[in-house]
Parts: sequence; C-alpha cells; structure tokens
Amino acid sequence: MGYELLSEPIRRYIRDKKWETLRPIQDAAIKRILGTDDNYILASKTASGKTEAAFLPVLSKVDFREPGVQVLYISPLIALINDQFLRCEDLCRYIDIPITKWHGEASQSAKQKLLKDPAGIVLITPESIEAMLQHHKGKAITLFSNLKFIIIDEIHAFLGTDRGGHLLSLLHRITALNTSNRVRIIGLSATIGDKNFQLAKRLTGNAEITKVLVDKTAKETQAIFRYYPVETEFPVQFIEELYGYTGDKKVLIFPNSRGAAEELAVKLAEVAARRKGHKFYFSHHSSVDKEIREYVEYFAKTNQHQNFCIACTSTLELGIDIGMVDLVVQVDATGSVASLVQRIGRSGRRAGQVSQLLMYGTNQWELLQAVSCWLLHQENFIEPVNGETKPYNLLFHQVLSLLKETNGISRGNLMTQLQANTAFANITAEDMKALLDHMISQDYIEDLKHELIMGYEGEKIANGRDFYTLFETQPLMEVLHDGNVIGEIPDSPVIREDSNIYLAAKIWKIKYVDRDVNKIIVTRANDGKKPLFAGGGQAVHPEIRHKMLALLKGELPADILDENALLACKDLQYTFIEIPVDGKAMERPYIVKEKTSLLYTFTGTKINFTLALLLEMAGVKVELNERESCFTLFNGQRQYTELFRSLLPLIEEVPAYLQDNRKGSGGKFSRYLPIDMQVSLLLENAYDLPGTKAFLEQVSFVGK
DNA sequence: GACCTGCTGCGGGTTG
Repeated sequence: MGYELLSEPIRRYIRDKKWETLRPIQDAAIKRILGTDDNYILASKTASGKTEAAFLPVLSKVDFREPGVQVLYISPLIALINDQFLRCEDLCRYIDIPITKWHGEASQSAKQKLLKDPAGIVLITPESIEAMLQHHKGKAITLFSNLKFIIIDEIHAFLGTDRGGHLLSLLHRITALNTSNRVRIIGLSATIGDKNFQLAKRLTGNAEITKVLVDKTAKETQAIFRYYPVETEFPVQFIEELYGYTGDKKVLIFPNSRGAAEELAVKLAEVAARRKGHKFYFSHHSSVDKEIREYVEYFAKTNQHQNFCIACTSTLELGIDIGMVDLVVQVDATGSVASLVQRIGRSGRRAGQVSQLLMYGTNQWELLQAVSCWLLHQENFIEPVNGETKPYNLLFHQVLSLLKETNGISRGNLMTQLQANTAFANITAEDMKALLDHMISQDYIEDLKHELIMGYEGEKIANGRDFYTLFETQPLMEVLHDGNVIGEIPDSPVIREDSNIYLAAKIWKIKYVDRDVNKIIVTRANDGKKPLFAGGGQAVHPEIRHKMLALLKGELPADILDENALLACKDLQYTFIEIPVDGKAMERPYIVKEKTSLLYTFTGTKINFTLALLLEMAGVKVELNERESCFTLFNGQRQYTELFRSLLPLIEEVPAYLQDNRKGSGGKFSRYLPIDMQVSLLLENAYDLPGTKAFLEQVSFVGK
C-alpha cells in the first residue's frame, strides 16, 4: 500500500482527515514517485484527488530543512493558485513548512518574507517566473537554485499553445539554476487524451524519463439533449422552460458567449423573481470584475444548502473548486470534446455522485455537433493537438527576455542557451541565426561585437507592461457604477451614452463614455441590450465533423434525445436522405439549388479555411458557412470532385501566396519577424496543409 | 455567432 510509504506527518494528516482509503491515482502516484526518480504525468478525471496524488508523496520525500524553495507549483490561473493555497496550507501545517503565493496579485510582504528566508513551497504562474527572470535573476537564484520538484497543474491547458512553449522555455531556464541536482517534474491533468501523452511528456523537458499514470475510470454522466430553436434573443418560453429545470438546483449554465451568459442570467433572475424563487443568479466571465467573480466563486463554494445559478463561459471550466453543482447546462455545442469533458466534470464531484448534463441545441446544426461531441466523449476521444510547431513568436520573445535578464550576452553564449532549450528543438540553428540577424538589422538587438544588448526598438517592446505574456489581448474599457468597478468590456458600437447594456447579471444605462481613459460610467436600469463582444471562433476538429456525417447517415442515439431533439435531428437527416454517402470512404454530399450548389465537406475548421484559400487562389467564388461545414458555389458546373482534385497542385504555392496576402494573425510578435517566419506561423495557426492534402486526395462528392 | 489566460518598478503621497 502506498500509505505505508508516506512519512509519518503525512500519514497523520490522512488519519485526521478520516480518509478510509487512498484513491487509485493517489496510491499509484505515491508508489512511483517515492520508488523511482522519474518524472510523471498524472491523468485522472476531475475530483479524483490529483493534487494530493502529487503533493502527498512529494512532501514525504523532500527534506525541507535544506536551504531554498524545495517545491514549485505552477498553475495557468491565479484563481487556481489561491484555491490550492488554501488546500495546501492545511497540509503544510502538518509538516511545518512555509507556503507562499507568488503572482501579480499576491502580497508583496509575503514575497519579501520569502526572499529573506527562502524555503518550503511556492505557488506561481509562468508569467511571474518570466517577470522574475527579466528583472531579478538574483531573486530566482536565491529562491530556486535548490529545487527538488516542480508540479504543473492543468497541464492540458498548456499543450499545443504558445503559452505551453513559453512554460517549457521557463522550465529550462529555472532548472538550469540547479547545478547540483536534477529537478523532477510532475504534471497533472483531467483531459489530456491518449494522443497527447507524448506531447505532455515533452512539456516536462525530458520525455525519455517521464512516465504517464492514467486512471481511466470514466465519470458516470446522465445526459439529456433538448432542442429549442432560438433566432437572436432567448424567447420568454425558453427561459421559462429552462427555469423549470434549474430553479430548484445548484446550476452552472454554459452558453458559448459572454453576451448570452449575461442575457440568461438577467432573464432567469426575472422569471425567478416572478415565481418567488431564489435570488442567487450570477454571471461569470472575463468581463465581469475580478472581485465580483471571486465573490460568486466563494458563494458557490461555501453554500451547502442554498441553490444558485451561474451563467458562465470557460472561466469556470478549469480546476477551480466551486463546490457542489447538481446540474450542468450546456447551450449549443462546445467547440471541442475536451471542453465538454471539463464542463461535465463541474457537477457530481462527490464520490458516488453522477454528473448531470442538460444539453440545449438552439439550432439543428448545433444540436448535431453537440450530440457528436457527446458520442466522441463516450468513445474516450480527446482532440490531439499539434506538437510539431516552430515557435518563432516565442523565440523572438525569449531572445529579448534573455537580453533583459543578462544585460548583455555574447552571441555564442546566447546561441548555446537557445539550442539547449527544448522549447526550440524544432527550430534549426540556421533559423536562429537568421532571426538574430533580422533582429539586429531592425534594431531590436544592438550588436556591440563582443556582446549583444537590447536595441532601441527592442526596448520599446520589452518595456511594455504586457511583455510577460505570449498571448495577445484587446484593449478594454472599465465599467464603473458609484465608483465601483463592475467589469471590463471591449469597445463596440453599443458603447455610447444613453444606451443600455447587461453586465454582471444586471442591466445598466450608460451615462458617460470617456475613450481617452477608457472608462464607462453607468447607472442601474430595467431594460437593455447584451454587450457586444468581438472575437475569433474555436477551430472544430475534423473528427467531430466526421461524427456529424455518420449521425446524419446512421442511427441516432434516441436514448439521450428528447422528442423535439430527435425530430430536429431527423429533419436534418431528411436533407441528405436521397444522397448515398459513405463518410468512411471520404464521400461528401452536395445539393444543387436553383442558382447555387451546396458542398458539405464535413471536415475541420482549419481544413475548411485552407480549402477556402485554395479556391480563392484558383479564382473560384465561394462562400463558406463554417458551422455547417458548407461551401456555396455560384457557377453551374457539377464536376465537384474534379474541381477539388485540381486544387492539389496549388497547395505547394500557398506559402508564396500568403507572403503577398497575409490575413489574420500569426501570434503576438509575428509582425516583428522575417516574412517567411510570419508565413510559417500563419500556416500553423490558421491553416492545415497536410490535412487538406489528404482530404483533397481522397474526397469525392456525391449528389443528386 | 463566437473563450480564456497574466503583469514590474519606482517615486511620492497618506496613515498609524
């Protein structure tokens, strides 16, 4: 038993907590972490005790009498750090070691105290590590040069993203400070997916000695799918129906936008007031002020008996423990299966409890996509993410960061550091040299011959307040009521004096807009419009679209669909009923209308975007409806398979075409890079050339 | 019709 291997103070903790047994992932992790020197990825469903699975053996093993911080916990969210701090604080009392939060909103005095006497456990964000290295390498050496373990929470949130590459680079820089020992790394996640294990291993910086421990026990979930067509605003009847399902429960509702979350929170609260129901209706998303969000989280976590309803976006998708939730409502399809899994995991967190999911489709295609995500989840599918990327954005950023950290470094030394960093394993030395030459020519770097220092243009970028992150953000306007911040929303045409908006589950009238200081002054109102938000969509994986086609041409899961939902799906099936399509043989349906033809590709967003680009290059006028994965063609010709096959040779010309026709963003620092690197980033972020090639080689269109 | 994430240093003021 793993229990026997733990140190006595940790065993006492378990006894005092009155835990009868250890969870499977905890028992396995204790044996392996204490019995070997390997790195581990712990993959197990939400609320299965992963945090303890890592901390119990680590705290048993580490000798905290040694100088310096011994354990570093890295989280993608400040909210998660604050949450885990409370849990770990309790545990740390048993072994009498200090634990310190280190992020942008953490106490300065606590940080100063730690610097005077570095020890114990530190909870930190990647960006705070970045800031520390840039400004005070000395602090990083004082704190982290005798580390034994790094624990990375919610590791899936980093996979396949620029931020994940950033974390990998920072891990390299931090562990390099440890000259006397190797730092062991443990990653935690509920939704990695089998196909991403290799990538997760690489995120530890040393895939060869990293093992994956998986508990595949699935979470039991009861799901019911309903259909309610909605045009622009949620009708009263829909709200009444939704109230009927949610009014007497603890509920999270996930519509797919901030605006819809506000609309649902306001309208459900109105119905609740009429029916004398509870008053605890909230909205929770990135535009709601942080203090209000924290209050909502606290309310949900601490109320054992009071029902509540939170309409939210993906802000409540990751690991923050918001306590008991009876029901998760998802309005329209999630963009990914991974996201669906995380959201389902928010309910039924107690042992033996079943998760409850109520799924609403407000449109036939959304319903079909939602059902497909659910069925793929039943098959244990999670979207694989692309790990074979060339992170030029990150390279540009880290070069400037290293110049800032060192205040000047020889070109040879800089190259050595970059080449040793596994974050840049896919970038050749020639590419690195080319980027450095480019950066010197554009004055991002100044070449003093014996060493490189920050250039004039580099200073302008690196001195900005948002140089610590790899992700881009849009400017926001602060919404104020009686001097209190309600939230921050992006500027839009709705933001003008005397118009009304929804925010933080309340309706406001805009009294005054000051675009010089980005402030909006509001008063309470009784009627209003949703705030408008701009933003890009999530890319849907091809596998989801394949499943949608299979559903249209196959049997519908009648056991989870209510009457209307079944009818809505059947209605969509009738659209394609006369077309004999074999989805597995890459046959795709087309429908001829009077002046146009509809070609349904049933493939992922990136392939659709690439197809649209190729058709544009070929001079074929089309319109793409991404939700339906459907191209509208305007000419009369019917040789669709031949038309698409003829696009194949154009794939090779895409990079050259993009050089002159760059659309969209290749990432935060893309515009400072040489053009060929910008194109490379664009191809990775927005398009899928290999996937499109395979699609074009196999596809054949079948119609009537 | 569309998500989310994070953040230093320094100088000058007030408060206990």
